[in-house]
Parts: sequence; structure tokens; C-alpha cells
Amino acid sequence: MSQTVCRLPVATPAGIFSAEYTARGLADLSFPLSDGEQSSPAEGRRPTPEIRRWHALTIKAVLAALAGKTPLQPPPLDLSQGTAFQQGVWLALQNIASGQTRSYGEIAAELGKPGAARAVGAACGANPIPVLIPCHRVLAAGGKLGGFSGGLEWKRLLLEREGAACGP
DNA sequence: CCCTAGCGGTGCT
DNA sequence: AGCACCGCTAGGG
Repeated sequence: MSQTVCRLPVATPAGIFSAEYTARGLADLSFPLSDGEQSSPAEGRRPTPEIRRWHALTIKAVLAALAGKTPLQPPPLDLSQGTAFQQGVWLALQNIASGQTRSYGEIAAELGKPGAARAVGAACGANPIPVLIPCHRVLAAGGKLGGFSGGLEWKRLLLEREGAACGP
């Protein structure tokens, strides 16, 4: 269920992201591949008019995020592939304003599971839509940077662009 | 700084 | 059921 309908490129000054859509919305956003390998420009079925509309929103939102601005209207997100816990985490992440940060433990507590900081980290790592779902705004306790599946350089860059305090 | 124990969720066997 | 992962954390050298 909820298969990928098509994959489209998102060109930015920082490289070409890749967006995957299902009938429900944006389901995956990948960072630009490391120098060298190219992804095919597009894959899957030809985008429907609806998906083309969503994709325009995706492009705007990603560009805005990379510029440190808060995108006004992101596309609908299809998070149905996640477990209930992961969806809870991803929802909580979307409530962190640009420039703000939380710790993994704080997110866990917010979800009523105070001991689940590590699980929150795992859920952040499973976030299919980085940048738009701002998993980079979650730091380790004590203001330390913590990890980032897309590479810590991205985490630092995104935090810096939105003027967040990140680490000593 | 390092190391250790304990933690919750997830996926594989 | 068991087990081995993890973007963690608190506590102790």
C-alpha cells in the first residue's frame, strides 16, 4: 500500500535533493548524493497535476529551509509508513519552530515516555523527510550536537542557517 | 576525556 | 521469545 508514485529532483544551491511522492503526498526526501553518482532525473509514473502542485511546494519549502526561513506552506506529507511511535515523534518535530531546539529527552517526555530518549533518536534517524521535518533541531542533552543520519555537516548547516544555538 | 549500565522502539530470526 | 542494533543519558573515574 501507499507505493511511491514518482520521484522528482529538487534542485538547490546545495545540490539536487530527491523527492518521492505517493497518492497521499510527499513520502520521502533525500539529501543530494555525494559527488559522483547521479540519480536519474525522474522515475516512476509521470506526475499527476496534483503531484506537480505538491512538488512546487516542496521546492519552495526546501529552498526556504536552506535559506533559514520558515516555509509557509509545505506539501502534504505521507508519513503512513512509520509506526505509531515514529509518527508521534515526527509530529512533535514539526512543532519545533525555526531557530529553536529540543533534546531527545525533551521530545520523549513530551510524548509521555520520559525514558525513551534513545528511541526518539532512532525515530529521528528514520525520519523520511529531513529538512522539512526538522529532525536537525533535536540535540543531545547539554546542548551537544548529537547525531544525524544525513551527516553532521548538514545538521550544523541547517542550524546555523536558522540561527539556532548549537553546542559549545 | 573515557567507560559503563540502563533505557525504549524496531526489525530480524 | 530472543537479540542486536541505535542520532541517548546519567553517573563515575
